[in-house]
Amino acid sequence: MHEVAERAGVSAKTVSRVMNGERYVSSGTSERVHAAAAALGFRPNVIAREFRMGATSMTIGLITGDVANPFYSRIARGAEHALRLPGFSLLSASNDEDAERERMLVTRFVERRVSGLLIASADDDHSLLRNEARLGTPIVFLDRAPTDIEADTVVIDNGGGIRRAVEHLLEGGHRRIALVGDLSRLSTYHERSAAFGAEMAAAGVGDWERYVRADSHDAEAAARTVHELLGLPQPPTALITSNNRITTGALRALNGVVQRPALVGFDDFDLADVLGITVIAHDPDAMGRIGAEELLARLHGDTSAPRHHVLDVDLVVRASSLVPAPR
Amino acid sequence: MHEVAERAGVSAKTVSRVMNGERYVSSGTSERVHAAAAALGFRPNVIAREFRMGATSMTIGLITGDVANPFYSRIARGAEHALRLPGFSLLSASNDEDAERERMLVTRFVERRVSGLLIASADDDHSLLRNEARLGTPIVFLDRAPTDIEADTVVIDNGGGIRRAVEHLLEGGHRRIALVGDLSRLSTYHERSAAFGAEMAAAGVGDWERYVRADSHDAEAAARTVHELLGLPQPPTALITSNNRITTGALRALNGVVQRPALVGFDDFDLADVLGITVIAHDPDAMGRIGAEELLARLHGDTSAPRHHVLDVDLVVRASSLVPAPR
DNA sequence: TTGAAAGCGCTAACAG
DNA sequence: CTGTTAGCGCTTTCAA
Repeated sequence: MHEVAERAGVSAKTVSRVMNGERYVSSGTSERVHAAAAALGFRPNVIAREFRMGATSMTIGLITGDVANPFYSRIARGAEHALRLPGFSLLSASNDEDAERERMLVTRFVERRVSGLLIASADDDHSLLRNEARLGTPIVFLDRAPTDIEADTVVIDNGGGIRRAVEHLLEGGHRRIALVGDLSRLSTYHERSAAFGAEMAAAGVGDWERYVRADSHDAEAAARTVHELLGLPQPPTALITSNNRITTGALRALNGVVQRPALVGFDDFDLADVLGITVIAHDPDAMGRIGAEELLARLHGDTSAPRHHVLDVDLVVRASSLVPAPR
Repeated sequence: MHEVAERAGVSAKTVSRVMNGERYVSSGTSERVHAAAAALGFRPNVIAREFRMGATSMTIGLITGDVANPFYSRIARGAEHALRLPGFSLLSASNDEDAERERMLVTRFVERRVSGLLIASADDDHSLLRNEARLGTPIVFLDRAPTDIEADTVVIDNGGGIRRAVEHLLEGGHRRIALVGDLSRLSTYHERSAAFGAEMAAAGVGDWERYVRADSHDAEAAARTVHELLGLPQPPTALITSNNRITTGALRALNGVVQRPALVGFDDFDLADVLGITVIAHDPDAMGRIGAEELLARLHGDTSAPRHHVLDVDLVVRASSLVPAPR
């Protein structure tokens, strides 16, 4: 900047004014500065600027389970789009569903002075985040609502989705319905299995718990679980898979099976229409977008009580769930 | 930091030493500083540190077409994993295949002093990037090799993939083979259509060009293109779709069609096995990883000539391409 | 093993 | 409309 100032014959402050498009700069000066900057290949140093300006950088940290999981990558896209116009850049990282790693990432982002944090947390101890929130970093929890901290959240209507799916399968005459769940320590699992149990019990199915499985962390594990279920003396006649990877695993396990159980999957996915899979659909882009908007509101000084957004789900009925219950 | 120094009764420099784990600090001093830092909730200010240290930040910029496209999100994952241990954070953004937007993102990242840039460029004028490279920012081009700049590249063996697919289909007796291509201004399209034409001509198919289509930028457009091809008086008996979104669109278009053409898709995808789709498979994670490693090598001072990595492809034959050619 | 002083590039505050 | 001064939090250099 100093070199630019010298070449244009002005002060550093004037260069600063020109680069930031401030008013009260004569057009002649502005032109000379721009010419000098171009000639010298000058790039304003954002690090210096943010350092001088104070606490935060124009970045938002996004922490999810795995950037390559379509659920999370669509969240990232939604957030990116919402942050585009306001000029924020997105620092994104995967916690691999590991609490330790997540804390490392949170620390790293906070030390980097992100303006805010979007997080699909894999940790159930949020004392670190509580502290950062208290120190002023706005935090929005995505997908999983924490129980140990009052904060903004954006989650899916898990209960509603599962209820819709169970009702649909019950109407089809199914009673032996299995739930292939994700990690049992997550709030999403609790909400879903609770709704599942309530709905089944209300329908008079007492022994629903024997078809509930948890902790299929990836497609392979889910495939094994589905195999195990189908091998039962009284196998389930219907399956509810609780996320896109589990649905993928189930579809692999069911490939070639003659007596296929009915299937409803949580999360819509790219070729569900072609495969004819009934899904509990929702909008992950909206989760990222709303989370980002919430963050922006907080950055604009909104200090009202935490808001809890619940995204609607939609049961998209296709062939896979229209398999009639045997007998 | 000053407050920590005061509370611990030491100088700012000593706090700095402790926070960075430098040697020559007595254990007593170290403990007092740590205690003071913890009590005050002190977070080292990475912005100030990077500002003082000089030119760059511990971040790498990743620019792709769309974070939510599985091809790109797997690149992101590969890059993230490679950058994990060295301690870099990933700033990621989508250019939406728009050159203008891409330049804006490049400028933003450079001004933020990223240590390096990974880019799947949608621009064919790289004068901006050439300039940044000259000024010292290492840049690695992913997926698309630029023609107007000498730089490190990591691309897929596009020609080899297409050749393998065409050979396979020719062996199945197909002569009327269509290529449903992506954006015609991209190098990937040129490499693929060139290989396609060469292979077809070598097999004595003279009029191969009448089944070549380009610029299906999304699944919907691809579906329309496939419909158009199937409506031809002499429709193709086989299709090669040139990326995952195009394959998705083709599968939608083919859904319910009785006389289905053989199909080979570029890019493997999640349920290709269940759907029985033959694909030209490759490893997008490796692209991100190798690109990141290349960047790290440059940051470690490697100034040797640009390297051009070409990732192997693998033709995974499934049912979709085993449709015999009619007649 | 520790401290003092200086300065990275930028902008706020004030002066002209 | 433009310039001067000072200082953000940190680390480098030098001295103790």
